[in-house]
Amino acid sequence: MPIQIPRGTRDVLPKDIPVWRLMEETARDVCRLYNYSEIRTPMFESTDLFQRGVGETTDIVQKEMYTFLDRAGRSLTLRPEGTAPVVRSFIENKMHGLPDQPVKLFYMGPMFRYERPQAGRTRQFTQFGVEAIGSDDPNLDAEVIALALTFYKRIGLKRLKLVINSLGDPESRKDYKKALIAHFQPAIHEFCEDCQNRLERNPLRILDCKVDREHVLMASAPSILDYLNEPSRAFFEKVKAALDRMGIEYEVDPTLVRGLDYYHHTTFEIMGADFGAITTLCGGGRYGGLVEEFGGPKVPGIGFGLSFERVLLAMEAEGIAMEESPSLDCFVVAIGEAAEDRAAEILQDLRSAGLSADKDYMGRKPKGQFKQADRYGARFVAVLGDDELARGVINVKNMATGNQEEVSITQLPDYLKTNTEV
RNA sequence: GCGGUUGUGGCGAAGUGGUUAACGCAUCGGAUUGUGGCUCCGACAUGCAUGGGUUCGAUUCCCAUCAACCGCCCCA
Repeated sequence: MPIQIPRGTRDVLPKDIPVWRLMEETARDVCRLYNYSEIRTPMFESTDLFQRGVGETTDIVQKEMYTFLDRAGRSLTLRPEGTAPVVRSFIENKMHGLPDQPVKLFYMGPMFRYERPQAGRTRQFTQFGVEAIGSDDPNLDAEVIALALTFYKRIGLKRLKLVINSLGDPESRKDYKKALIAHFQPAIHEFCEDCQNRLERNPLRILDCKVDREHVLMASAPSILDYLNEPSRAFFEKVKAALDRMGIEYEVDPTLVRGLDYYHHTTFEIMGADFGAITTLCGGGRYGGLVEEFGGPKVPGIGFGLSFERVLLAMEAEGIAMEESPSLDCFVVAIGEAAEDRAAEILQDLRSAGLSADKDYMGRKPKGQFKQADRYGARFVAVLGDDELARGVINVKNMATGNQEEVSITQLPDYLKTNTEV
């Protein structure tokens, strides 16, 4: 059995690189517009960081982490998400002391979760995310959401839906949890097994259940929005007002509960066009005690994470393709051994002059070399045989027009440069 | 972690318990001593995911493993 790529991972092959570059460049560019700076944190961190940061009861920590011991017996984990590492770095580098507040950061890179691969879900995936730490201004929530949407729009996606909700502050959330338990408790045996387990652990998740969607208690369940205390309610109103002012459409979904423990107040999700069971393109929200949890000052943050793999799926679903024209300035066709050697020399000269150039290395016949040149999208083919060699010239063919012209070998770079400029 | 489908050349895709494993695309060569995108001809799997088992004989039947795809859970 030959060695295979690990389960749930993918190679990004040369033909796919252009789209990846597009996504990376678009992300960087949008972040520049919104004044977010790039940060790069390690691919692995102390296991503790995620256990405490993401939350012990979350699925990520309970069953999805790539955890291993290093040679000194330290427990390390391949990062499953970007927020905790960024917060760790924020504290460790004392960014709360920087003059520029809030600290606006973005990151891009691989994340790892041990899951069963599926459409839109792999074990290694690539996230682009943003974290704005140090401010509880609701306009910042709107800015972060706008940034994500701008990214997608620039990529060309049109069928997007923004869903927002508020989980309120810890006090509101606690009250709501109590109310939910009281609501479902009497009839919990009528619900699916999962929901029975969720009752105590995370009753908010019951609202999300697809199995029991039709149960009468679902429709009559209390809404988080009715349990927000005054400050929480006011904050949510301000976020919505900010989105309204920006002309951003959204839907309020009181059942939008995100999977990570650190969220409070604003949570949001951006969904894309249908491309299978998974339609969430981006998830994010505001977090409270996270910085404090790791020994930092009591400052809030807001951010999101989105996956490039899902952008790719959404692009496909919307029929967005990248037209790509790989082109080579010049392909040198050499006929005969002496010409082969000379051709290699000519390539060096062309490349030194800033022209992309290549030749055949497979011993192809002239016809085969032309076919290769055509596949490469060569704009010019320069033919060198014994005859040309003897006279110090080379036959240059314009592949688009079919015109041919004899040029002295020494003048080839100049000739091509003037003719490839357009 | 659970369920369903699948696994034949670089790609797509037929096929059969019995020995030359269709075909299409791509590639290479030839028709056209040194000229691409069209056409015609030819070449190209000691091998049918891997490992076992049944059998006189298996790519074809059975089991296991691995992987892919789809879905559940959950998420990006």
